[in-house]
Amino acid sequence: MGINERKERNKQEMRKQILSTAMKLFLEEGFQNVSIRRIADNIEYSPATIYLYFKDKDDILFALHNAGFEELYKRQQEILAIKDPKKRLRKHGEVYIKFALENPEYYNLMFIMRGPAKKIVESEEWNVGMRSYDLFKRDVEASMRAGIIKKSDIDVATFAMWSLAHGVVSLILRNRCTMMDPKDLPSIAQKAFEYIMKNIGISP
Amino acid sequence: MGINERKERNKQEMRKQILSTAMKLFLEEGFQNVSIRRIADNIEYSPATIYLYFKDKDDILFALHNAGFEELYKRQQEILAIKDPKKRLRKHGEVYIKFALENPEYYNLMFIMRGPAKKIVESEEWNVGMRSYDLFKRDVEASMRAGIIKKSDIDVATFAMWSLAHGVVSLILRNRCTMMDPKDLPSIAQKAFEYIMKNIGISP
Amino acid sequence: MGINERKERNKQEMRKQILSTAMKLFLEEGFQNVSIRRIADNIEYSPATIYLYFKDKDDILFALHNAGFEELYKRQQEILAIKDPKKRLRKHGEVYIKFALENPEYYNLMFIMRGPAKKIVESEEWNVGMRSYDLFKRDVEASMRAGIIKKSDIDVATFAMWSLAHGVVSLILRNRCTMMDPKDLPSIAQKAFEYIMKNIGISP
Amino acid sequence: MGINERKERNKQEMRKQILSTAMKLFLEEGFQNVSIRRIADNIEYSPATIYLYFKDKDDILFALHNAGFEELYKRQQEILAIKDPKKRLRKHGEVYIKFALENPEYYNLMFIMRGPAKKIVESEEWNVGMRSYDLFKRDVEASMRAGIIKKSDIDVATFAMWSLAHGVVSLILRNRCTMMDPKDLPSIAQKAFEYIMKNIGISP
DNA sequence: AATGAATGAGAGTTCATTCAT
DNA sequence: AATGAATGAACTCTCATTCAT
Repeated sequence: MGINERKERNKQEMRKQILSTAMKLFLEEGFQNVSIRRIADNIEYSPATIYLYFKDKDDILFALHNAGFEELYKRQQEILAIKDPKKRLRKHGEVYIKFALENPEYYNLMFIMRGPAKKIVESEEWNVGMRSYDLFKRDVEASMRAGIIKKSDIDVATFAMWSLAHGVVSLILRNRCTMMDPKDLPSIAQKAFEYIMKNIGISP
Repeated sequence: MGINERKERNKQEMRKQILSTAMKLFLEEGFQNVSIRRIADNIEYSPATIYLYFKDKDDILFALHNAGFEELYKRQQEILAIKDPKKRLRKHGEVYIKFALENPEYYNLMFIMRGPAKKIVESEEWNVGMRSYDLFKRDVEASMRAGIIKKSDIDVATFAMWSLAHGVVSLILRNRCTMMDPKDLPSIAQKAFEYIMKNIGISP
Repeated sequence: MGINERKERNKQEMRKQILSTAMKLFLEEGFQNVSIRRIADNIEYSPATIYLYFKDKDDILFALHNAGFEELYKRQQEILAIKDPKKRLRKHGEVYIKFALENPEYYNLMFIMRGPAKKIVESEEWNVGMRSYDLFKRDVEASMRAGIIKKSDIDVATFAMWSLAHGVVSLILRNRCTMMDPKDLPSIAQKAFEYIMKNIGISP
Repeated sequence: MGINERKERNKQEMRKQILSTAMKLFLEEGFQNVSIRRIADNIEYSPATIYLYFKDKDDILFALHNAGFEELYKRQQEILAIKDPKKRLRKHGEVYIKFALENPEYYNLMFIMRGPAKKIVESEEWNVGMRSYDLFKRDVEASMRAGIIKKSDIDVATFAMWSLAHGVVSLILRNRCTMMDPKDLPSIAQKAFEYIMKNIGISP
């Protein structure tokens, strides 16, 4: 038993090492330029070894995708401590935007990249994303019930606010904001979100 | 003269054929899987022939990119006929969202894809995108001056509304709305945009 | 007749233009990097046009090869004015080396490059090279008869001196003299030739 | 240990096989017509396999280049046994010429071909060529000090004799001696070298 | 006389993946 | 558990050349 446990632990550690290396390379060299070989070189194992821990390249992406959602969910936990519904909603946006700008490649995998969709829908693990979505949706609902934001279709309202946050960060991450000074972008992102929130009555 | 014209017309048709084939393949197989060879096979010419009409692969992307912005700008023209500032702003959103959902691969090239950045930023032709942005920004400014939306930094406000629309469509295009029924998506997209607009005072 | 003459003259001029452009490109970009297309672009004609004046690429090389030998032969003419057999021999070397260093691409074609051999041996036009060789050989023979250099097989002696000159320039042209300062090379070339000539009794 | 040794040996053998195949093809088809693919076809491996043993095409050329210099240096060793300076100098020529005529493609790579320059000059390994040059130069110097050949600039004298030998063999290798009977060429080469050596006082 | 259009052949290189050891 | 060796399939791009017009 002890032996098997140690083996399992080693296995998990190797998986983590592969994943973090892959992530590092994604960040450094852009997603398209990272090959299995490069990951292998980086951890000083052979490419074949990678396949002992992951079925194929997609499997790696999928795992990273999940790790990204874990991290986002973890960050969302601090929202739970906030009581005021207004503040809660605004904190959702702040956490989301911060997460995206600080983890651009996770964000890419989770919300921008084409590929994972298929694999994810097939598996039951999209749940991992749903947790975060539901958390937010429940707070939208609460705000509505409390009369803070106008009554309306909850899904529509939730989706609208998510879209706002996603739009802000994905335009930035994909360099479509050349009309603004790059160094101002994080601050502009938050301001743009705030601007809408304030205008729909979620004032600070 | 007639001969030259015909030749020129043929040349333009061939370019169009290449571009539309490229587009079709983008749609069917995703951007990364479209190679010069595949385009050539599809139009039943040799790969070398492609190079008679386009300098290289980037050149094809660049042409598609521009064609996309032409189309968007054309669609924006009908907004000019509207006098009421509120309606104008809402029409901006409607046109943008409709364009995106009806031309997902153009939209991908224009606002989601990584990379075109280099070629585009180098050339002065990013203007082609700026025309559309400026058109929108001017209307935001007008609404603000008219007291329809609260005074605030114009760039922030413009960016915020653009982000909203972009967020809505890009989440849909990238299949991140599995919590909703696919066939409702176009309507939900418009509703989500409307929801925010209404709440910030741009009522229908 | 006048018309045909003019046509013929035009044809010859076009050939010359093609050849000189080819040569210019050889010098600028190195032999291997010059394509028919590049030559055509440079004279602002289409690639197909080149083929109206030259059978194929080898034909161009062959013509340049001959032009090179014309130029060398022309330069050799000034040797004929010299009476003193010693001076004559030394002048041969001087003319040859100067020609090579001033026309590296001609020299390449004439004496270093692999290709032309076949085409040249087949045609009777290697004579064009033989004229120059014979001119030199006759002077070697004369020197031998005059007792200036030791009696010996004339072909061997001629070949030996030709080899010396060829060796000097071809090592320089092909950058194998990195142990010397590049700017000294022309002077070293002449000195090396002189050194041998002096030592075999052809003193200045 | 035994296993690793065997693997290492296999690896070296594969490298050798690739190199000798490349060399064979150079000889048969000329340098420009040898592609990675052709080499691969010839050894009945896939093109990709070549890249397991050599970084790129230049790397193959570079290895052959070095192998050539190794072989030349090895052959020069037998000169060291000779005491008489005159004989030594003449032996230098004999060894050099024999090496060239017996290994025309090595010689091509080492002393005629364009291009290797970049890779070679960059690396410190051009030394491999300098060893041979210095060996010869020291013997020229010795002869001069011994009064066997006239005092003069050592570099010039060394370069002159090297040029002579290089000229002799490169004219032959590049087929510029059509005025002579091909089967006499090796003997003529040695005679031409001898002819000069004798005349400058290095009599047999 | 000139060419636009086209192409087959081929270049060097990289990739994800497999499998015997 | 780890890997060295191997590969098929693909990639973008360039070339000399042909031929109907």
